Amino acid sequence: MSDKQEQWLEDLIRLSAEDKEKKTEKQMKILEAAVEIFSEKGYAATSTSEIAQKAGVAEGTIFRHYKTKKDLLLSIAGPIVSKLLFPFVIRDFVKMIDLPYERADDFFRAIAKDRFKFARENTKIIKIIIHELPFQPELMEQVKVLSTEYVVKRIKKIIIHFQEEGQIIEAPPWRVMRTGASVLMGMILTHLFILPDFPIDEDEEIERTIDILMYGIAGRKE
Amino acid sequence: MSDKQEQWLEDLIRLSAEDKEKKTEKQMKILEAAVEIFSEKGYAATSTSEIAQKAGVAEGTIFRHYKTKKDLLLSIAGPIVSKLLFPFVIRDFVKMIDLPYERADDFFRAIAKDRFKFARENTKIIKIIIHELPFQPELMEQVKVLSTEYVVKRIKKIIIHFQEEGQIIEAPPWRVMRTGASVLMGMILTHLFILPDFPIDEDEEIERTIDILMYGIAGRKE
Amino acid sequence: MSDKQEQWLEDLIRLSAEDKEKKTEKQMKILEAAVEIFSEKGYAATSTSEIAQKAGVAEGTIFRHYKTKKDLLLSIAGPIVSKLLFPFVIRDFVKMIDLPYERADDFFRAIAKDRFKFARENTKIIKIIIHELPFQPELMEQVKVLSTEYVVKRIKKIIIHFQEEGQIIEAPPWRVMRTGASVLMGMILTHLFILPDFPIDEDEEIERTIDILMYGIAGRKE
Amino acid sequence: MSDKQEQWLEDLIRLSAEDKEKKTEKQMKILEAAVEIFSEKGYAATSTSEIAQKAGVAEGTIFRHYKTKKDLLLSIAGPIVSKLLFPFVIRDFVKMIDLPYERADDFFRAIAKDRFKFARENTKIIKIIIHELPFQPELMEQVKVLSTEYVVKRIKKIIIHFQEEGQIIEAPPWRVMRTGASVLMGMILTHLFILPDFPIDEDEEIERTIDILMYGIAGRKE
DNA sequence: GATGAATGAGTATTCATTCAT
DNA sequence: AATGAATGAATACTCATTCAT
Repeated sequence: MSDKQEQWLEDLIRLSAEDKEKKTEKQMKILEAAVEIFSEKGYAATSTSEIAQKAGVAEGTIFRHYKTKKDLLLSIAGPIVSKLLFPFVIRDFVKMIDLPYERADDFFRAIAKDRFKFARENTKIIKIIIHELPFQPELMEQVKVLSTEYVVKRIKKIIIHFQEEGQIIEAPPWRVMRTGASVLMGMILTHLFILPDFPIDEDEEIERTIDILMYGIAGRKE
Repeated sequence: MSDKQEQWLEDLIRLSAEDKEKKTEKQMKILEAAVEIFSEKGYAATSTSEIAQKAGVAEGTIFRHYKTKKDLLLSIAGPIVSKLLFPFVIRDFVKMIDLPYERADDFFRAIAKDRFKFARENTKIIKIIIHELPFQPELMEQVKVLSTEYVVKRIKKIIIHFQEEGQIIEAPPWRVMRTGASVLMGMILTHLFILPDFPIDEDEEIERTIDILMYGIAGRKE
Repeated sequence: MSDKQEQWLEDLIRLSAEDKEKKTEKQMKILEAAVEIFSEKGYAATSTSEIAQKAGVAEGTIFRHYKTKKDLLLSIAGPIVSKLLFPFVIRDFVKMIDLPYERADDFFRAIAKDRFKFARENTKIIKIIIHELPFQPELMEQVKVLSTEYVVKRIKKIIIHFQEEGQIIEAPPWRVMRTGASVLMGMILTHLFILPDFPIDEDEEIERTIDILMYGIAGRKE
Repeated sequence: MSDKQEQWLEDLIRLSAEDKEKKTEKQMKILEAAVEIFSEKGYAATSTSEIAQKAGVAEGTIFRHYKTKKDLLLSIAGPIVSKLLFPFVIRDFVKMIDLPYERADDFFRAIAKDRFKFARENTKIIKIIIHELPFQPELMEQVKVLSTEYVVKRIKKIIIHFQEEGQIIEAPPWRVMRTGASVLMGMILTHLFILPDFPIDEDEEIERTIDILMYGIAGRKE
């Protein structure tokens, strides 16, 4: 790991720690109200006065804590974007990289479980991020940098590792990665956002989905 | 096919035909400008005066053709939503249902090609739809009705058909469908929206992706 | 009667004759629609497009016949203002002046009957006039000129005539006139506009009201 | 007086007291400007930007204090409508009811003086009310309720009282009331709105008009 | 004469943001 | 830190009027 990347990681860990501290009660109420309304109506269609009302504070109070409305959005979406892109909780991440799973399906299973849990705990903010990403260059940049410099590179290494071991087919790693991401995200988004009332056994669902990811819908020819 | 469904289909065909006629030059310019700006900044963040300016018409002219700003949005998104949910062009759809492909991968390949083409020709409007869907109940309803009453039912039948033939594993059809949709949509969205500059051979890409969908990233054990 | 006043009279007679002729079917429909909506919502709150819609004509058609919206108002209110201020129908007016009634109460009774009838036949337009008068200088001017130059002068003469005969008390004629007008207008406006559903025998009501006008609410001391 | 009516009265007294307090300087300026322009051009023909300009505030400031333009109108007209319908200032009203005047003309004289004074002090707002009444259902309702439930009932009692004493003729009380109201309002409106420049001695004018009301234009037959 | 598409100035109202208290 | 009155630019939408067909 280079020094620069190391710094990146340190910053993120610190940021995510700060995240929970140093917030007055009013500030918390503002954030909660904003998350609620942003996710319901979209950022642009939400007015600051509406947030103030729901948070039970004066209109001016919002701007004491966040210079602009966009500032408020970024201070909600920013930290989650960072956390979203780390498979496994940050502090445990290094371990995962250094001690890769022996079998490829274990790796994908671990990611699936962790990210499903994370998404379930942050549905509203994730909805906000999905919808605002293309219109907020700062967020977009953050996602691009984190993804390419960090996530993609590492996962690519892991995929290549499993390809060398013969556990994964010889295809361009990015196609394997894209397909894996599609299948897992498709599962998570479907059950959290599109059909939240469709009843599933989450562990069972992950198991079966990983199965299909590994061996396809045509199944193993034995 | 019941009479009621027949009517549905007829209406859609007529609607999609009208779509291109009966539009004055100014109206076309308004639509083009609206698509452009909506897709760039989002619906709520776009002002009607901006659309008027880009279209080269007076602001009042917009409201002569579309009663409200939302009306303008729906008259852009509505028709595309309808077309989006039909695998294959409407007029050919019946044929496809009545003469199913002999092999499952042919079926998925055909859908992938057709929808990739359609998405490539309507990138901007599709972007608009993705972002406005959760905030526009009318659109949402349209999608729900078309999906469940029409698309899902038919594809489920086809999947069951292939399962009976032993071409697809014995899993709940919805999971097969969800995974298929995830893989194909993941491919299309990635190459059109997320990495539009990443160079690929589209046909080759479809071929390889269908392969993974059928046999998984672990590959066929022969 | 001076030449100038004579001309005035002639003009008015001609105007009121034209009133009913030379109007196409569409023009009539426009006028009817305008009267209807002006009286319901007020002139300023009525839009020309609303009138066009109710009249069943194109928006442009209104402006072919009436240069501006105000023109339309004046061509409705103007003629009625003229007729409103003539006790008795114009053509019979001269007779009434030349052959005054023998008794004062006959004079007031005749006016009351005639104006009640006129008001009953033109309620909507009268409502329009009442409400627009202070905001339309042209109308106001018309009323002022007609009233002072024509109506007031003549009625004053008649009142003085009855005072000389001892039928009316020795008070300034304008106070007699004002009180007479108040009592009669109060009766007419009350039963046509304020309490239109209050049932009365119109002739009986006029009779009793003239009685009070002549002898007061304390009544005749015999 | 029933408890319910008592409450009514209390509310009105409180309302009319609040009326003058709790208003910032800007709010007062807005109200003054609105009264001025509404009375000059009519409610519908007045723009909020015009009011803001005349009041020397930003347009947004109007809407901080009054949710809509109609709100502004009602908060001007509402309180005056209430006060308008009370003969004599509210606090003295009870006295008047409990200690009726010995002579009928004293009663009408007292009302005439009090209402003339009130009208002279509120000419502009009264003009606004007269013109907006038929187009503002809320105001209309207020007038109807106050008039019928309160004013009319009480005055009717007083008239019947004087009829029993033989001071007023045996006619339906409503006709006596209507005529009295017509004569007094005719006097007030004429001298305040129609001929404001016509010079009169107000007390003398009231005296002579009450005379005519009591004994008619034919005068007392002694 | 009649139409209705087009206009652009104007409308009431909302908004993010500031600032004196 | 917190308030909320004040702002003025911006917003979606309306309107009376024009003009080519």
